[in-house]
Amino acid sequence: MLSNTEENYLKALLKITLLNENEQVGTNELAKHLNVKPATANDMLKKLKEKSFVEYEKYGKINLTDEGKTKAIYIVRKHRLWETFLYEKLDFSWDEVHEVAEQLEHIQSTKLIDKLDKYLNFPLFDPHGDPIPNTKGEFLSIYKKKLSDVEIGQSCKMVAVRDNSSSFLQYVVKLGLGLNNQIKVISKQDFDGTIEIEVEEKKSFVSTKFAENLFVI
Amino acid sequence: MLSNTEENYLKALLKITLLNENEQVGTNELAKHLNVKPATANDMLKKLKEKSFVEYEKYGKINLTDEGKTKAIYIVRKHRLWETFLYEKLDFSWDEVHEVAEQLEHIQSTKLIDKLDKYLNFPLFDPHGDPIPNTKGEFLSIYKKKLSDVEIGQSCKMVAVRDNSSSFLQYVVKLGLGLNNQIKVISKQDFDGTIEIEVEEKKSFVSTKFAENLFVI
DNA sequence: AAAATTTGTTAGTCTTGCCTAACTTTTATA
DNA sequence: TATAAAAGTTAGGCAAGACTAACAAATTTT
Ligand SMILES: [Mn+2]
Ligand SMILES: [Mn+2]
Ligand SMILES: [Mn+2]
Ligand SMILES: [Mn+2]
Repeated sequence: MLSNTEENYLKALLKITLLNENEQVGTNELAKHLNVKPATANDMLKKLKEKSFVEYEKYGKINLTDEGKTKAIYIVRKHRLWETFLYEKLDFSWDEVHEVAEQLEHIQSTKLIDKLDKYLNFPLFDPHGDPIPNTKGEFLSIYKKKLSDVEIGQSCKMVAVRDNSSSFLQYVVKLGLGLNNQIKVISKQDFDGTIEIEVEEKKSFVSTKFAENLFVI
Repeated sequence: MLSNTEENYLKALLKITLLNENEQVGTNELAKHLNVKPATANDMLKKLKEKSFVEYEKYGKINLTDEGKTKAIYIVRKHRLWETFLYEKLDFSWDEVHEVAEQLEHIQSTKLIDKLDKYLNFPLFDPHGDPIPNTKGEFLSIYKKKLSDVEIGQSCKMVAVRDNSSSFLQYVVKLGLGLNNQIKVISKQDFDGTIEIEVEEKKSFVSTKFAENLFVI
């Protein structure tokens, strides 16, 4: 049985791996994600290696083992199912669900998660557009194209958010944006890269940082 | 902010107090309830005293302070709301809910509990017939009359169970018993106190220990 | 009232998960 | 390629929550 802390390390490793694409995960980056010091992350890596959830040698590469990855995906499954529950059934807004799900994801009961999944009608995506792994750990592929990648004059559809923080999500709402919205890129400023977009007749300017956190197709 | 462990100690103190009626709570009894050694319970009592959740002096009486009691009741509220959710919405059986609720009761989010309460339509009792405290910490009084107190020839209604263990609850079901059932006491054996009862035309024999764990009115 | 038993307390130790400070290895830069 | 910077590691320490062993106080039994 894994502790909450161990689960959080595995989840962070998976997240960084998927986000970094090809890049290697480092002790410092892992520590930053978990709000701990590198020394602490290093201790835990040894422990997780000992339990064979990660592979790594001193000063070497860090990788989840198959077992570690399976555990991590299961935690993501629980997290996203709980987010969906909070959003769909309890009427939470999409910027409130993440924090509570961070706690709920550690509840240990396979039966609970299976029943929750069924109760929610086997959802494929959470309120942020992220795919929910099924019982086997399979999930639809993650989007890679960002709003910042869209050419001037082109239109796209918003399918997910990369940043899950309240501050970002509330800003998204304020701009009149939401999942499945059609977004047209009107122009980009040479000066600082600011992007002008149009959503449902309404035009706005957004920063490149903002545009890098919206996934589109 | 209280840790899960601290919350469990407060909850145990409340439970023992309510169960013992007038009796005083002791270190040993508290320890037994929490499956720890008396030395461990003693350490925690000092800590909870320091934080003014309990009153006590060395070798003296243990009592929850008002603050401690409020915290404890809130945990009970969360526990019973979750049990009700699992039973009503997720289709758990009444002998499965307790274990999972032991975990869920520690989730920290007032908003979550209020919304859950509303979602369940402000239930007054959990699946075991125990009263659910409201936001103010008020709850209907606990039943005191047990099946073992019922006279021969008298009838009563089962309103709650005292023991929440799977083994007990499954046995209750096996005997064809459930909340709100009418139970008639037919006879009691002089030899070992075994009680003969009748429920919906069906007669059965139950031990005194069993009868002490069924609350009736 | 003395002895025996039960109940409660203390001291010292362990593990987990975190920290700081100092050090080593790797990588980037001049 | 030598040096500086960044990344990673180790040693030692701390708090929480548990344990055992030894001891002290309170209660019960004789
Ligand atoms: Mn989330
Ligand atoms: Mn999400
Ligand atoms: Mn329960
Ligand atoms: Mn209950």
